[in-house]
This record gives sequence, C-alpha cells and structure tokens, in this order.
Amino acid sequence: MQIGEASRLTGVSAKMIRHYESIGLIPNADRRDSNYRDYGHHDIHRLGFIRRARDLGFSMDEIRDLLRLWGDTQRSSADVKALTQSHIAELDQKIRLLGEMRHTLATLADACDGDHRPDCPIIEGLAGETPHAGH
Amino acid sequence: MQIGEASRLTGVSAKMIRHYESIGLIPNADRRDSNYRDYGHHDIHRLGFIRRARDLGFSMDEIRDLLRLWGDTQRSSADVKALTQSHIAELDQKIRLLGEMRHTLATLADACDGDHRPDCPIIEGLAGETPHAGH
DNA sequence: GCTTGACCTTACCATGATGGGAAGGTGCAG
DNA sequence: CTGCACCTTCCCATCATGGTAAGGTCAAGC
Repeated sequence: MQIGEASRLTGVSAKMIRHYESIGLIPNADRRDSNYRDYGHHDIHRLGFIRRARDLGFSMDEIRDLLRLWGDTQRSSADVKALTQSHIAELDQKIRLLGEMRHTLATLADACDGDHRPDCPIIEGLAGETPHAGH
Repeated sequence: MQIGEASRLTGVSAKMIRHYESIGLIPNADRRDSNYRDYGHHDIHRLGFIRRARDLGFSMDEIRDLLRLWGDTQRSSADVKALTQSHIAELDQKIRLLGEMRHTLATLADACDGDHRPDCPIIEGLAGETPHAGH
C-alpha cells in the first residue's frame, strides 16, 4: 500500500512516516517503479507500535530502544520494565512541576478579586512584590 | 549594568535577554559607547517579572499580555484573573494527559514480571496485542 | 489521446524556548 | 602591551511536527 493508506491505518502522518525513515526509526521503505513507497502489514505493525509509544509520551530515543527490545527475542522483561519505570518517573516529575505551577497560580487567582479595579495580587506576585505583606 | 550582571540578578540568561529584546518583549536596551547594552533597575524589574511568569509556565504570548496589563494602570483585575484561569485550565489539561499516560504505563508495568524472560505485557501492549486476553 | 484530480516525491522553512559556538570588539588589571 | 573576562552579531541545533512549493505518477472519465 502507499504511504497515504499506511498513514490512515496507523494514525501517523505521511510526513512523520517519511521522517521516521530518515532518522532510521523504521527501515527504508520498498519502492515501486514509480518511486512511491510501498508498505506491508509488517510496516503497519511497526508504525502502530511507534504511535502507541508516542501517545504514551516516550521520546524518539526511548522508542528506538523499545523497538530494539521488541525485536529482540532474547530480551529480558526487566529491561523493558526499567525503561518504562524510568519514563514513569519522568512523567511524575513533569506532573509534579505542573502541579506546583497550578497551585501557585490558583493561590494567586483566589486572592484576586477579579473585578473592574486594577489591584491584583497576580500581577503583584509576578512583579516580585510581597503581596501586601510587611510594608 | 551590563547584560551579564542583569542575567545574574534575574536568572534570565544573557542569550534570552537579547532574544526577548529581538522579539519585542522588552524594549531595545540603552547602549554605551562600546555598544554594550546597559540596564537599570527598571529593566531588572521587568526581566524578573518575565522570569517569574515563565516559571509559572506562561507562554511568551501570554507573558506579552501580562506585561501589557502590568503597565496598564487602567486594567481591571478581572482581565488578569481571566488570563490566569485560562492558563490554569491549560495546566490542568496537560496534567490530566500526563496522568493518563502515567496510569496506562503503571498498569502495564505492574503486569510485567520484570525478570530475565522476554514475555512482557508492556511490549505486547505497544505492539497492539490484546494482552493475553480472549485467544 | 488528453485532462482532471488524487496521490506521491523531494526540499526547504517554521514552530517555541533555549543553548552552543564562531569570529571579533571592549575594557580593565597586571 | 598582554591576558582575560566580557560583550557584540550571526548562524546552527534541539524535538516532533506541520506547511508549502514544484514537480512526478496514475487511474478515471471524456
């Protein structure tokens, strides 16, 4: 099948399929006489794997490792699990950071009247002023 | 003061200070005879504002709006609050998405023995196989 | 046959926020 | 006057993705 159908079947844009090929994440596709890329079910499977890994937030480098492990019948599940847990830790870190931001903002927003007047603890907080304290 | 000290005082890299100037987030800095940029306490204050907004995850566009509101004595705190709450909603969305990823990964990882054998529900999940179900 | 339209090809540029590095000017202390 | 820290501009890289341009391919319909 052509790249368009491969894209439709996997949810990976044609653009990205070509990109993945260019960075070696997938092998160079077979070509027809027309020079069009030609994909089979094996390629579709691999692209689906990549898309699901992307959807779970893995980076391209991590996906490269996962693909290697996928194709390695000698792999130990411990390796896969370690990679996954490392990624979970990254996610936790990001979630924690965003949660801290959210908390700070919510606190500032709660203290803001949100009316027609200019006085605003949010702006004051960003401006580095101790919000209406010891002064 | 020179850009280096401004950077040290605000925690914004010299590189980014120049960049902020180039995109109009801060006004063109005064120049000495040497063509070196020259900063005063007013600039430091503005850079500090930007850094704190960045630390809270605001985008450059949002920061542009916040700076405008900061300088607008006619602002209504409602505008600031609305911008902030919109940003909080963005954060919530990101947190939710990451949380979903984390949940899926944790579920897969929990099901993975993590031993020397190759069998691994994580890899199977990514490969699109219904994990050991009806077959 | 010829046209139309959907599809494909490569190549270049853009994003957003940041860093790296090169090549060269400035300024102060020894 | 040399050395060193600092500054200047300019270009390139990141990461994953999209856009667009200019052109080739192919099947359907007239």
